[in-house]
Amino acid sequence: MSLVLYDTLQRAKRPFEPREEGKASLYVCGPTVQSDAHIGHGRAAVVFDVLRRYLAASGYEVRFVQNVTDIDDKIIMRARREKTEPSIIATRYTRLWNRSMDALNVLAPDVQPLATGHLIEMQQLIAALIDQGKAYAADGDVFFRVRTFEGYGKLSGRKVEDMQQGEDVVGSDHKEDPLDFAMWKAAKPGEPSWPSPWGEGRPGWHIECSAMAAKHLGHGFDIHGGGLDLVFPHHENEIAQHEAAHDDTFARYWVHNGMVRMGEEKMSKSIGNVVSLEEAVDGWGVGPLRLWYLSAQHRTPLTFDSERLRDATTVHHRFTTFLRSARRATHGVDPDTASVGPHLEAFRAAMDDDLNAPAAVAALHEMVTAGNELLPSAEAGKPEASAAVAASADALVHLGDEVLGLAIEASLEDAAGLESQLSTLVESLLQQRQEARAAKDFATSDAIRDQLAAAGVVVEDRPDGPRWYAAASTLADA
RNA sequence: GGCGGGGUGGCCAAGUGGUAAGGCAGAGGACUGCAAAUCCUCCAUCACGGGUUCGAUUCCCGUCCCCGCCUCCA
Repeated sequence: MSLVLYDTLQRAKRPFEPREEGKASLYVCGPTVQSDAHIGHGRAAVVFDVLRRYLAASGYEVRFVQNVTDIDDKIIMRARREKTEPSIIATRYTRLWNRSMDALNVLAPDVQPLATGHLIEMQQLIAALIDQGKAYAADGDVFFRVRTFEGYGKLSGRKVEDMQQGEDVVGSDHKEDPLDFAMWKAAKPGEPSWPSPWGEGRPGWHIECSAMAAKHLGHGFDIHGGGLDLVFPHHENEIAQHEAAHDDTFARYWVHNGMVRMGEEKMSKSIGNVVSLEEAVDGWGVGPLRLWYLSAQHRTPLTFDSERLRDATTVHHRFTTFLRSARRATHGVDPDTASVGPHLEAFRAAMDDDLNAPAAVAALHEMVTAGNELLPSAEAGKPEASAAVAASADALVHLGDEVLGLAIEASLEDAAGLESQLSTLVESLLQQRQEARAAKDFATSDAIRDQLAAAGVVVEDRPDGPRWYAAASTLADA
């Protein structure tokens, strides 16, 4: 069994067969750095981060490229509003983006190309298209001649004949055909511009991805990703530009993630119904947030709902709690890997099936339930149970953290730092509490437990004595 | 209008031509001084109407409803 991906281009699930044995190349459309990221961006980031991690875990050598669109109308507009330079805006939000990705536990791309760093590549591609008669310059703009590209519409499933209304007002007077789109835009006064054979100007949006993907991953790279809302026109145009110029395949698989919705409508900057990513990470924590993202298959819409985020928090807590207990109970125990085989298999089968994350998480749940069942025996020192529990803990970290990026172990480690600081104090309070309990002075013992709880320390009475740990909420405040 | 994706228990969400994973919530039970954590049990006939079939939630047709794209958008 191996990975099958739903390919938007062919409208079907297809076995993943990379261009080059053992290697996987991915290009995912990155942000236009004009404002801070919202949780819709976060979803896309997590979806492709998980794809990337899963490919790596499956043995592929992964090369992951994600661009940054650092020149664009909206950046210019924003700069104007703030009376500053577009590049200042772009730099600010690029940093913010990277910080958010980091906080989201999204692995950094191997290459993060900037549009403004690839003017030459873009101009070469445009020039090639003009040479072939597939593009034309008009008054400093350059347009792609859509009707010259036979495959136009193949990704989004549209027919050129059905697309008459696609005219955008700006620049349409120079177009031969309303369907044509701009690859190069003539400079307007006060806008950033670069020299080109067609005059001072700046690149259109679609051209950067065609040029940068081909440059950093080569022709016919494996997977092109992005949000479903980019299928048309952005990705359609990327394909047109590359394939018209080179007459070969641009990307082998097209993977798109579904939108995050706010109530019954899409979350989007233009609608203004956004929840910022930074806020979400701060408020819910990475693990729960990613668990929420992964609670729906990546192509279906996902509705923002704080109740569902709370569910995800509960789930994350369950995983964390199990890992904590399992680790305590199985220090130095040799894991019995075979015992978790069926769970690993279920997880893999789910992920192989077009990254079925909800089913994969379900496999984790089943593994944790089985582990919890064995926990008492493991705590009693039974070798078989211990080995199985140790294996479950390892698998949870491998699948949950390394593949899904749930930061289960990390939350334990964060807690450990705080716990070591609090240790002396808590231990002494617990000793008092034990004395009170021994004397059946439960009022005192409960008061101590409540105090500790108020300070973020959770106490559990076990047959072998009390245990305590720092609660996740304490960490968020710390 | 065109193209695409959906409607599964209180909520979220997988899935399959042969009577429906997992989670959250809820109920009951075990454990506990009480909790916490954990475990066990219970909790759906899959929008509606036809059709195909021995048998459909799963295939086909129709109806209703929702969403996305068709303009910037992850």
